[in-house]
Amino acid sequence: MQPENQSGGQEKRSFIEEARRGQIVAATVETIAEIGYAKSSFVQIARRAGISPGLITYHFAKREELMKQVMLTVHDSMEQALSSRTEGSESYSAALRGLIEGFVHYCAEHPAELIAISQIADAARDAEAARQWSDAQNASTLTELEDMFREGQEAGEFREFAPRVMAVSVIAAMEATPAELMARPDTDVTQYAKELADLFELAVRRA
Amino acid sequence: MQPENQSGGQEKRSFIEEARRGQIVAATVETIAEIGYAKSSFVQIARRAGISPGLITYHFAKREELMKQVMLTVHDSMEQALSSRTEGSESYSAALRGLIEGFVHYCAEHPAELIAISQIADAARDAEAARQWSDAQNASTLTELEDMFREGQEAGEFREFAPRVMAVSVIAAMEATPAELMARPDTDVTQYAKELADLFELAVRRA
Amino acid sequence: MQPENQSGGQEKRSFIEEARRGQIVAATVETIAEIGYAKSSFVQIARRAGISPGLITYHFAKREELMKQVMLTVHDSMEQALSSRTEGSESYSAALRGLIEGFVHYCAEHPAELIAISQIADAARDAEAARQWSDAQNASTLTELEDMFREGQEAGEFREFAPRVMAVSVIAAMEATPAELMARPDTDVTQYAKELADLFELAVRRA
Amino acid sequence: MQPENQSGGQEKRSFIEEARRGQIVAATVETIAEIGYAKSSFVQIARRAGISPGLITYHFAKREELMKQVMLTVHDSMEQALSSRTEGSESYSAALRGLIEGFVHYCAEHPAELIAISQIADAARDAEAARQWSDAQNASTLTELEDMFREGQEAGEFREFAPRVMAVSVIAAMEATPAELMARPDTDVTQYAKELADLFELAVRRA
DNA sequence: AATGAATGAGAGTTCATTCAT
DNA sequence: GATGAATGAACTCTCATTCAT
Repeated sequence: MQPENQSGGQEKRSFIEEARRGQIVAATVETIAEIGYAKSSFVQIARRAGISPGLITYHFAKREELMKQVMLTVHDSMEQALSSRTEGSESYSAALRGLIEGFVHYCAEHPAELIAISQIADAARDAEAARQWSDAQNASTLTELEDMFREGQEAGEFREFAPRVMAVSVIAAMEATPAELMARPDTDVTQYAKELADLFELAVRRA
Repeated sequence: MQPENQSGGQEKRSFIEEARRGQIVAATVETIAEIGYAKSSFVQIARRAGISPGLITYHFAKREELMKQVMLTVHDSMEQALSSRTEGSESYSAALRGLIEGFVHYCAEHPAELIAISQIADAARDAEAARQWSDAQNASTLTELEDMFREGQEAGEFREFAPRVMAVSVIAAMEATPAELMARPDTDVTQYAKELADLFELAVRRA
Repeated sequence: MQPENQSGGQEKRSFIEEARRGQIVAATVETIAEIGYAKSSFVQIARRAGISPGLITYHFAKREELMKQVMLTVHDSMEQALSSRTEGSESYSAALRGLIEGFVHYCAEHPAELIAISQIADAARDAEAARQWSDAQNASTLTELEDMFREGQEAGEFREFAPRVMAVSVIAAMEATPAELMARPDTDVTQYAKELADLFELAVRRA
Repeated sequence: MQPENQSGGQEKRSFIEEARRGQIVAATVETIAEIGYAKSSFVQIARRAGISPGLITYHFAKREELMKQVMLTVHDSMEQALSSRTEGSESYSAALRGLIEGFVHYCAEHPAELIAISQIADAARDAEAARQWSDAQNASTLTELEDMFREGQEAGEFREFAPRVMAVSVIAAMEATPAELMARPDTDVTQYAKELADLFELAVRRA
């Protein structure tokens, strides 16, 4: 009897089970960051977690389930880190800057996580279930940002522009950060964050 | 006597062989765009090309060879399309706009190609040989753009900013276009292109 | 967590795994002896072992690994059988006779093993890794025999002859035995052994 | 319409066809000697012959046919070379010495041929048709040698020994020569030939 | 709750052989 | 006679998943 999510909702999980799932997710992040998604077989992940491959399937009915959980976990962690930066901003501009700078710093602090979700997202373009979730996640982030831009325009703080295009571009630019930091490890992160925030501040502000 | 696989470089290929190679490359683009890189096995690609899987290996010694050829072909086609837009620009601003708008229009006209090379590039993170080529390609594009920004600054046309950060962001924003156009097929492409160009024009111009 | 495939050497193997490996090695010997090396695909070997082909790769990371293990196993078994015949010989002549007769009797008792390693050794002429091992094995046997001849000469027991030529010929004549016994199953093995030993005794003895 | 051997006998072959067959056989010998039997695909052989792979099948209905022809050709050439050495011998001893020394010198002069037929013979242990032929060839050589020994015994020139064992051993020792000469290219061939002949002279002569 | 041996489907690749030209 | 593009069967190897323990 597998303790898996069944259609209709999620039943409670025991403490030990939650712990195992967390351990497996962590090992997955580590493994993908180290050897890449394509080589990250269950055998490899299990080795890093110090467990047997069968146990992964025991806790995650399908490979997709595991990958989805990785993305969920990282996204949660990131959102938590970002909320402190964006909450209580005095202006839309300040919120945007908080978001961008927060994201960049999060990238610098959690490179493995970012690499992992980026590779999973790339690979998930085929796995239907994972893709749907990933797309939905993306869509909601996009929409939130779009709304923020619209509000900023209505508040007269931002110039007139297509909020959607801006949102897509901001997210794209942010998501390019991990790869850039990896390619150039000597990058001054704070400076990078400031430059990126400056860029979009100039792009949105009312002239 | 396999047509691929010879040391020393590329000797002449017969007309019929060139045609087959082209057909296979086209089928590969089509297949990846439709079902994703991970599912695009030789069987799938061959089916779409109406040939036997063995024929792909006959014309491309290794899978990597095929994928590299796909990237090369698409890059060539894109560069050709873009050069007409950027050449002869009166200002750095105009060149940037030309590049961005050209790219967006190319995306709209060749969505499958863009999706394919993006997925191949993502997947190539493991395959050493392919990765090196992909990285080099990317690096050269980045550097060119960076240089353009630096020149624009020296010419007094652009404000002071980190050329590298700007280059990374411009490319990221452009590369986000195909997915966006696919997700929202009703998008007004010309408008999208103009908005994106506006965005970066404001971001780089001397206030 | 595949049992093969770990860097650093050979860690402990479970009992069940050792058993399976032994079973697979035995099936390989049987298969090669029966249908020949070239036709001995994993499918054939697995059928004889009553397992699935995938299980072979599970226990032996590469085909070469399996073949190397077969050679190692047979060589060990043979050396054990021969050592009892050659140890404690009173003279070099007696040692030579012990070696030759021991080998011939071993051939008669383990025809399949001999055929198998001979075919593997022949086929390994291409596979670099296997070849090196096989060559080294061969070279050491040759050298040992050569040394024995030299010592026998220095002791005044053997006539003057080129030890190397003699060693090569003895080994060649011995290795021809399995095929001969297979071709003529009615051969009187003891007689064959004695004749072969006589042959080389006359060839080496001081007139 | 393939000009192939059909059951019932061999019809005449045109001059050009014979030439092609000879060229293909030569290229096969060359290829096997250079890259080994296992890697000697038709593509490789055809490349060396400067023809297309299809042409090989055109002249030799099956791969086996080609290999059989290679063995036949080399055996013929060898027999011709040896007959001059053995014919007209004054004694059985002299004939034996002539055979052995002739063989060794032939090995030194035609290394590629010897390597090729040795590898083909090894590999042919499975291919039924080739095996049968190879075995038959071997058997006839063996029997001839055996008969020679028996006659020598009847003539009172040789001691009493099992002619079959001696024949097997002589052939085995001779066939070990090419590998030894390849492994040690500096070997003095004439000396090697003399040593080998001495060895068997002592083994057969009446004490 | 956990193991790890075992399976089976599918991957890329090789190659003798066929056949339209 | 000759080509070389094309096929199809066979190969080794990978791996998520299953299941007896």
